[in-house]
Amino acid sequence: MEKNIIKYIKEGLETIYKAEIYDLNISVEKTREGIDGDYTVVVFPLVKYSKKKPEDTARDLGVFIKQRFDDIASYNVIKGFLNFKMTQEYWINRLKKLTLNNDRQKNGGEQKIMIEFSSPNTNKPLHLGHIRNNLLGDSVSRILKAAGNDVIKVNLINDRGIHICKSMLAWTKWGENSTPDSTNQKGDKLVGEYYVLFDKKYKEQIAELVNTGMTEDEAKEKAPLMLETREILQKWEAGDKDIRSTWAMMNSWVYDGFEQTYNKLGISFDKIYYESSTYLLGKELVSTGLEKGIFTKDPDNSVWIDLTEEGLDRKILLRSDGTTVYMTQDLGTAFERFDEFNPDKMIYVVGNEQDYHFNVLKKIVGRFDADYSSKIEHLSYGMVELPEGKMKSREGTVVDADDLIEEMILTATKISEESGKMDDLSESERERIIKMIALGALKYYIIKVDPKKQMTFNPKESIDFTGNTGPFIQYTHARICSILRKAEQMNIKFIGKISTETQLLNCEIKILSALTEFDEIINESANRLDPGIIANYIFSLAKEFNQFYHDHSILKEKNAEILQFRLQLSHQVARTIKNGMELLGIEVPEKM
RNA sequence: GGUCUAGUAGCUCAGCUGGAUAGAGCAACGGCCUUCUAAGCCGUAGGUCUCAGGUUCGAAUCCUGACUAGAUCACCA
Repeated sequence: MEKNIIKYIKEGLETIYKAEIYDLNISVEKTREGIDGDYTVVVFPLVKYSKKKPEDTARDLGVFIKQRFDDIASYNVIKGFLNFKMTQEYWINRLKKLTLNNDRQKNGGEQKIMIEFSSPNTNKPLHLGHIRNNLLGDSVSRILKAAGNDVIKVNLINDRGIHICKSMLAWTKWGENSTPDSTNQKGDKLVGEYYVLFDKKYKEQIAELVNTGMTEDEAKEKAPLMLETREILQKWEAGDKDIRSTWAMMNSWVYDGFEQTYNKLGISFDKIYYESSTYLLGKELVSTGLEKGIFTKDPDNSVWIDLTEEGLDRKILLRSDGTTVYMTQDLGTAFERFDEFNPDKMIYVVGNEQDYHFNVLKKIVGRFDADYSSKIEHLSYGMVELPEGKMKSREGTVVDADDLIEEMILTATKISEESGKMDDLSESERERIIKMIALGALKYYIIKVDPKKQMTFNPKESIDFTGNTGPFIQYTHARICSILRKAEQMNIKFIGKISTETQLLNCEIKILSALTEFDEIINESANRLDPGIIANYIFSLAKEFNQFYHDHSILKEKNAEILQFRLQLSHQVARTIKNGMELLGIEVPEKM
C-alpha cells in the first residue's frame, strides 16, 4: 500500500513539477484519529521539489494520484497533510487476501542467526531476572524466525569457575551427603543453599581475621575457605577424580531443577554449551594470541590485552596461576560457535550490567577476526527491580522463578473460580487453561516493556488480569472463538464471498487496517529485537476489536454479506492474536 | 572521576529513523449485564514530555550542556 502511494508521489513530482528526485523522503502514515482518511502523506519535505506552498503541493499531488490510483476513494488536504481515503472495495480485497494468504510472506533477508540466552549459573536457582532473560531470548528467537531467519537457540551453562567450587566445598563440608531426593528439594535449590551457606561462613571467617588486625582485602584472600576453594579450582582444572565426580553429581541435580523450570516456562534450546567444555579452547586462543602479539604476559605469568587505545582498559585473560577467567571462556565459546555453525549473526541476550564485558569481547574477537567481530551483537536488557528497589539475596527479596509461577497459578485459579466461567469444563481442561492464563499474565507483563529499559516488577500489578495484560488479550481471543463456534452451530459457513458493495463501518476498517500491518510489525520487531512492539500491537488490536464487539452484534446481523464480513474479520483477528501471542511465547485459550 | 543507559499523568508503560490536538493500562470518580463470554465497554479527572539552550516551516523525538537515577570501569561471573 505504502509503496504504491510512494511510487505515485514520486511520479507526480516528476510529472507535475518536472522535478529531479535526489532524496526521496516520503513518509506515509496511518491517518490520525479524528481526521477523515486512511493514509496520510506529509508533504512538507516535498516542497523543495514543487517549489510551491505545502497546501498547493498537496492538492496537485492529490489530483494526480486520485486520477491514477483506483483504490483511492477520495482525498483531502489539511495544511501540509494529504489524506487519502481508500475504497470499500480496497478494504474488502485486503480481507480476502488475509483469508487466502495463510502463510505470511517472508522478509527475504534470511540469515542464520545464533542466539544465546538464559546462561544460568549452576549456583543460583532461576529468579525474576532470569525470567526476563529467558522470555526475551525465547520471544526474540520466535520473532526472528517468523521474519524468515534460520534461528539456532543456544544456552551456555556456567558450570565451572571459582564460584562453583564454593558450593561444592560447602556441600562437602556441611552437606552430610544430602541429595535432592533425601531432602525432597529441587536440585538447583539445594545447591543454591550451599552457595549461600558458603558465603555466610566465609564472611564469618573474614570478620574473625579482621578482628585479629588484618585488613579486609587481606582477610578475603587469606580466609581458609577461600584458600580451600582455590585449591579445589586448581584440582578441578587438573582433572582431579574426586572433585570432578562431586562436581558432576551436583551439576546433574541443578540441571534437573533448571529443566523443570524451563518446562514450566515453555522454553527450549537447540543446543546447550557447557563452559567446562569450552574454556580450554579459550586457553588455546590465549596461546595463539600471545604468539601473534595480540596479548602480553606480565612477569607474574598473567596474560593481558591492552585496549587503552580503543578507550577501554587492560583486561586480564589468564590468571597468574594459569586458570581462566570469564572472558577466556567466552572467547573460546564464541570461536567454537563460529567454526561449527558459521552464523551470520550471533546475538547474546545478557543483562546491561555486562555491556562492558561484551564491548571488550567484541574488540578481542576483532583482533583475531574482524568478520566474526562484526557479527556479534549484545541484546542488552535492563535490570528488573521491585517497587522497593533492587532484589537483594541478602535481604531475601529475590523473587524465585518457581515461586512466582506457582503464585500466578494460584491467583488465576482463584479468579476463574470466582467468575465461574469454566465450571462446566473438565478438571484437566480447566487446569490447562488456568496455566495458560497465569503464564500469559506473567509473560506479557514482562515482555511488553522495551528490553533496554530497566523495569519495575510490581507483584500486585503483575497478577492483574484486566487492562493491558495477557489475560485481556486471551479473553478477547476466547470470545471470538466462542462466536465462531456458535456460527458453526448455526450452520453459517464463513468462507462465503463478500460483495465489494458491502458498506463497511469505520471501526471495521480500522480493525482491518490494523490486521494488514501485522507482517510489517513482525519485521520491525525483528529488526529492533524488541518483542514489546508486538505486545503493544496485539493489545491495541484486541482493544479495537472489543469496542467493535461491544457496539455491534455479529451473529445477529440480518444482512448476510455483512454477517459474512464480520465473521471473517473476527476470524482474522483471532488468528492474528494467536499468531502474535505465539511470538511472545504465550498460548491463547479458546474458552476462558 | 571516565564510559554507557534512562528520565513522558499519582503508579507502570507506549510514542523517539522530526509532523496535525502527547497516548494506553492501573489507581480515583460516574455510567452499561432479561442482548454473540462484564477478565468487557463508555465517560470524568489527571501533563511545563526533568531543566536550559540550539538546529528546523515544525522538537517528547535530533544536537549541546546541566540535574537526577541505574549500570560498569576486579587475578568475580
